[in-house]
Amino acid sequence: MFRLSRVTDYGIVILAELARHRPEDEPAESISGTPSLNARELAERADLPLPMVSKVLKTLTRAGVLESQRGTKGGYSLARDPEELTVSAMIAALEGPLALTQCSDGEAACDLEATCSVKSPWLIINRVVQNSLASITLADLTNPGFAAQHTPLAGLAQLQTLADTPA
Amino acid sequence: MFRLSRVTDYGIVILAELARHRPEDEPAESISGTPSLNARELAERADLPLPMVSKVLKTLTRAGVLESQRGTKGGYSLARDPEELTVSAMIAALEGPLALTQCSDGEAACDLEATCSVKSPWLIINRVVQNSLASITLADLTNPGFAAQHTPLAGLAQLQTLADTPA
DNA sequence: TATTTACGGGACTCATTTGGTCCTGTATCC
DNA sequence: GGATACAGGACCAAATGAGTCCCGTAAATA
Repeated sequence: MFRLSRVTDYGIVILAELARHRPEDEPAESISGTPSLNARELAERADLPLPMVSKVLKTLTRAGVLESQRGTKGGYSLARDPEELTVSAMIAALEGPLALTQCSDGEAACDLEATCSVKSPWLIINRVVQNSLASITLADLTNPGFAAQHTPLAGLAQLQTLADTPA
Repeated sequence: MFRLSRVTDYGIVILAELARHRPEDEPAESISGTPSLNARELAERADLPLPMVSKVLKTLTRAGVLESQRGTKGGYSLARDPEELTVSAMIAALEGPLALTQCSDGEAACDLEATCSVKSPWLIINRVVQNSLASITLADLTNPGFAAQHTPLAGLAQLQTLADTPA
């Protein structure tokens, strides 16, 4: 169906690792002071090559998803609570602001725009997908019970919600 | 965000063209006898290069989305009513049975499976997206009124939420 | 039946993207 | 000041994508 780049795939795994490392009962105010893991530790935990992990971590930090600390005791930590980080945001941070099709990314660069009759539908599709992914958070991904809540038909109910949502 | 291949993009345009060409009041029983368009005509209407259109048409035919007729009066026609063809099915026909990530396509080919802790969440995400796209049909894409129910700009705003938020 | 039209199924090329590594610089801690 | 670890690129090989072209076969028509 769709394909996410491998970098994104790694990114999710790494973020899940960071979320798991974060103690459940940690006070919310200590976000900036949360215990961090460095690139090497994360690479080991995720069993991924260090250079690649490092690259992904840099990307996530630049996007504001992670906070970094340099120096001897440096490392990375989540910039906010896992409950507040959506899958949509994670993917956007890792893949950049690409859209489903070229013509739906805001830039009117498509030279077929005049004759293209399916432009706005693509925008709709894009939004539907976007909203689906925005409804799942990092906390959900690391919650073993989450899968049980989702039946194959869950997406439809979600779509109904979307249709009712004013923009 | 995600990216669909260009072939898929073209495919949707072409399918929309075929749906539009189909008379609204055509009796349902005449599916096999619906007026068909050949590759050249479709290329002209969509303003796309003929070889590319031809390639896409072949793919769609092989997938069972289109029916083809050879010979002098040959061409392509929809294999079923636009109301019955979902966006999900169109994309699947054009892109093949790929999934969001390698590990979610059913094949247990991922050698990290043992240590990968986010496998099942990816399956959920995949399913949610899938269901979203399964709820939109080709008929919706060619229905001008459908777009009015959805606002074009919502997706982009959402996409930038994270990036704009200071960490 | 010969000819023309149009689909079927490929192979093939070229440009772009991706996955992955590596190197140099800078901040931090001890 | 030395060790550690992030920041930001450059760089390269492999894979993928977009697009074209060719030859074979089926159908209609004169």
